[in-house]
Parts: sequence; C-alpha cells; structure tokens
Amino acid sequence: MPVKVRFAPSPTGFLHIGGVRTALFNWLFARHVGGSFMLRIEDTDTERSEKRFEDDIIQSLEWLGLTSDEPVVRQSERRAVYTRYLGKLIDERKAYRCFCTPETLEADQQAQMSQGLAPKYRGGCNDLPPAEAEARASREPHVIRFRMPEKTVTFTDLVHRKVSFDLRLVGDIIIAKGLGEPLYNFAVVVDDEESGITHVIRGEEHLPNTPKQMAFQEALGFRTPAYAHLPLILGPNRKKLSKRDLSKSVADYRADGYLPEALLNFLVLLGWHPVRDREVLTVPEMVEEFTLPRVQKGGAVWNPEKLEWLNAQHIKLLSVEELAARLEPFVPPHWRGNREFFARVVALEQERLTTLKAFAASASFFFELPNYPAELLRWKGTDAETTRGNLETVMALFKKTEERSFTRDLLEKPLFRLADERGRGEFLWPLRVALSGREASPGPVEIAVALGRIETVNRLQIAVEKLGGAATVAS
RNA sequence: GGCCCCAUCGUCUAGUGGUCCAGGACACAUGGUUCUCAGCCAUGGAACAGGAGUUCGAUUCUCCUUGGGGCUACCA
Repeated sequence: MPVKVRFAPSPTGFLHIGGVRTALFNWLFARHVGGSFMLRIEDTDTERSEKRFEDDIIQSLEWLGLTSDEPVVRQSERRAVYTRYLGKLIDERKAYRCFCTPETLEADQQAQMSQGLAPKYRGGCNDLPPAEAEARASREPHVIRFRMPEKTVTFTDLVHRKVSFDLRLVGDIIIAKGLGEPLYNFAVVVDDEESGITHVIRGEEHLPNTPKQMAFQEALGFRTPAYAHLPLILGPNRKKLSKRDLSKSVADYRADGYLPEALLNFLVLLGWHPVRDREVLTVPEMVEEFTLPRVQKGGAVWNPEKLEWLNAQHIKLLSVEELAARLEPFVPPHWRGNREFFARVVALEQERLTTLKAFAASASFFFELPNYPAELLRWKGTDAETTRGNLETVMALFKKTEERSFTRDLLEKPLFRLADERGRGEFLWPLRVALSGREASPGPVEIAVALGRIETVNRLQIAVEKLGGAATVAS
C-alpha cells in the first residue's frame, strides 16, 4: 500500500509553530519515501472553528511550501459519513445512546477522582433496552458512547517503541454529541481509514488517544495505521508551547522577515538530527536525510536565537537576485526604481542581515541622504579642523578619479595609503560617517563604490559644510 | 489524584557496552581580521539527574528514586 500521511489541524487559531513542525515531519516523511501528503481540516467543533483560521492555515502552509498532494478535506463536509458509521455501531450494540446530564457526570467524575480512581462513565445508560433508547432519542438530548473493550492495548510507536494502555481505565467515552456531531477521536478514525492513511505522525499529546482510536478501528473493521508521536515543542517554562508563549503565528514570522526555509530548517532540528553534524540544511537536503528513527523522544525547548542565526545563514545562501526579490515586500517601492543600484546595496547588506525586515533600517542611507550631527564625524575627539582636512583630501582624490576607475580595487590602495599617513581612525571614520551617517555600517570604500562617484562627492561636500567648511571646492 | 511519556553542556543535539577524562551547533567569553558594527577565523568555559543491579567494562541494558511533561472535555 502506498505511503500516505496527513496533517490535520483544527481551524481554531492561526497556524502556529507546533502545527508547522507536525506538518513538516509528515511532509518530509512522505517526500523521503515517495508517498503522498494531504491536508485535512478538522472542523467538527463548530463553536470554535472559523473560516479565517482555515484560510490562514492554508496560506501559511503554501508559503512554507508544505502543500497538499490532494484536495483539502473538511470534516464539516463529511457529516453523512460519520452518521452512517455511528448508526452501524449503535445497531451492532458497540455504541449506545446516553441521556445523562453533564452535571450528573461531572459530579460523579469528581467523586471518583477524590477516591483515587480514574474517572470513567458508570451512569447506566449502557443497560438501556435499544427500543427504549431509540424512543427517547427522538425527543431528548443525548450523546453517543462507545462500549470500550475491557483490555490492555499494546502497540509499537515508531518513535517511542512499545507503548501500552489499559482501556479499562478509560471507560465508555463519548464519540458523538448526536448522530450528526462526531467528536475528534471518532472522526479521525473514520477519515484516516477512508483516506487510506498509512502513517499517523502527530504530536505526543495524542499518545493517550491512540489506544481509544485503535479500539474504534477494531470495532469498525478498519486497518490500523502505523503511529509516530513526535516530542512536544516546549516554551521557555518547559511546558507545551502555547499560544501565549508564542503569540507569533507563521504569518508573524513571515512579516518579521524570516525565510520559510530557515523556519523549516530550525523546526526540523527540534526533535530530529541528521546523521552528519551539518545543521544548515536546504529543503531538498532535509527531504533526502529525514527518517523517523532519528526522531527524538524528549521535548525540545524553542530557542529564538538559533532561528535568527539560521535565518542569517539562509539569507547568505540566496543569490543576490533572489534576495532582492524576497526583499521587495519589505522596502519602499522607490528604492527598487533603479534595479541595478538596488542589487548593489543588497549585495553589500547580505552578509550582515539577520532578517529581511532589518534591511530597510540598515540600508536606508543608501537611498536617502543621511541626517546626522556634525560631531559624529569626529573620531574619538579629533578636532574639527583635522577631520575636515581629511575629508577634503578624500574629496579631492575622488574628484580627480575617473568614473570608470571608481571601483573598489582601484580606490582601496590610495585610500589606505592616505589612511596610514593620517591615522586610520581619524581618516576612515569620518569618511564612513559622511557617507552613511551611521555609527555602524559597511566599510567606506564599499559604500562609496555602491553610491557612485557623484553621490559620494556630494555627501563629502555636505560633511565638510557641517564642519564649518565653505563650499569652496566646487567643481 | 489516576494513566502514559521523557531525562547528555544554559538551549538544540551526536552518541545504540570499550574508539568518550563525551563530539557538533546556538548563545556566551577572549583574541585576530583595513575606522565602526556585523560577518568571518581561532581559542575557551560548559553536560551523561541520583541510587542499585547486569557485565571484565556502562552515557549506552534492567529496576527504583527524583525531576520534567502530556492526557484525564458533550476541545482537538
């Protein structure tokens, strides 16, 4: 049977990091073995499910490149199917209608827990004669309970190895609020069977659900897929990452200038490790190397610094053209007016960038005349006269340089000879500040070359004037 | 409370009985690199939770303790 996996989020919130990790591992597993991956929207809870969340999930997955090989399935569109199986279970006496009130149930549950018992249903509806139950069903609100077999279930989890649960402790759980309203555990089993899912890869919080779902499969005559429960992603407090820890959704990371491949790279390393120690991986490399047996058992704490570092690494991996294209949504349109110039700036900033978003702030001086106080031009208290003299010297040098010789190679030599004569700090610092207006920026020659001769001289002129020099050296 | 899962540097992890006085990455510290910041390079500190057992030999196997986590909904 061909391998088939699914990612089955419920649209009750924006797609978050934990969800992406589950989707990623499913997708990688499918790609690695040549199987298929599908998306199923688990919207059986009509109260909490919202269309905008579903849209966000689909769009985010698309941005990440974790796309479904098949049309998206929505549980809300499959009610008739669940109803049919529910009816079958009731007819076969494997499930029954329960008329107990939530209040009664909760009281009994409390009572059991205070006695140190595992709370389970003992309300008595399991003994109701079928005819009577059917009669009451038409006029009384009720739920449907599954007659849980009294036995221990043992199964082999692909990451945890052997796991076993005693179903006697679980009892007759509710599988639907009525014939038309199935609950999670039941709907999952039906859909996985009908979709031909061979491997269920999901978060470890579902481990206790597995034996229940296996009991349903047995009752319905379904096959049992292979299971792999992934370790949880933990917040700084070592608890399951919640929306509170991570007010950030995938869309937020996108807006903050993270690359999808960097986010994926970071996530794949949370609970999995390649055979070799190389950690910066492209998506094709992840597909190539991913295997389930190398998945970790313990939970992993989310650490944003490493994500930043990986993002910087992936930015460096991009070609200048590609990076320029990805930067588009993050910069004012007029910056991109001159494509050639924009590319030159991108090339300069590439190695110092950690996020796409940071580009606008650190590169703005290339596109707009910098505004800075005159004092900034003076290196460690060098007096204004000396500083101005140094700037005028550079300006003179640049002015007599031919346009075609205004390159990094040809400029560096004479400039550094001068810098050695005048003192590197005293000479280079004011030059760099004159061009960038910043305390921190790329090197002066690099900026000058990117800016071009005319604009460079122009900015030097402005700096000289700031230091009280006359605009004498006009050309 | 009950059931289940887990346990190597601060964090992510390598490690499947000897090759481990435990390796890599992030972060941190120090030094180097054309002024600055970043980057890059080098160096450094930093861990097998504890106790029994199995074994000639345990980070690796078993058990217990401790610690952490998940589940225990007419949520998923």
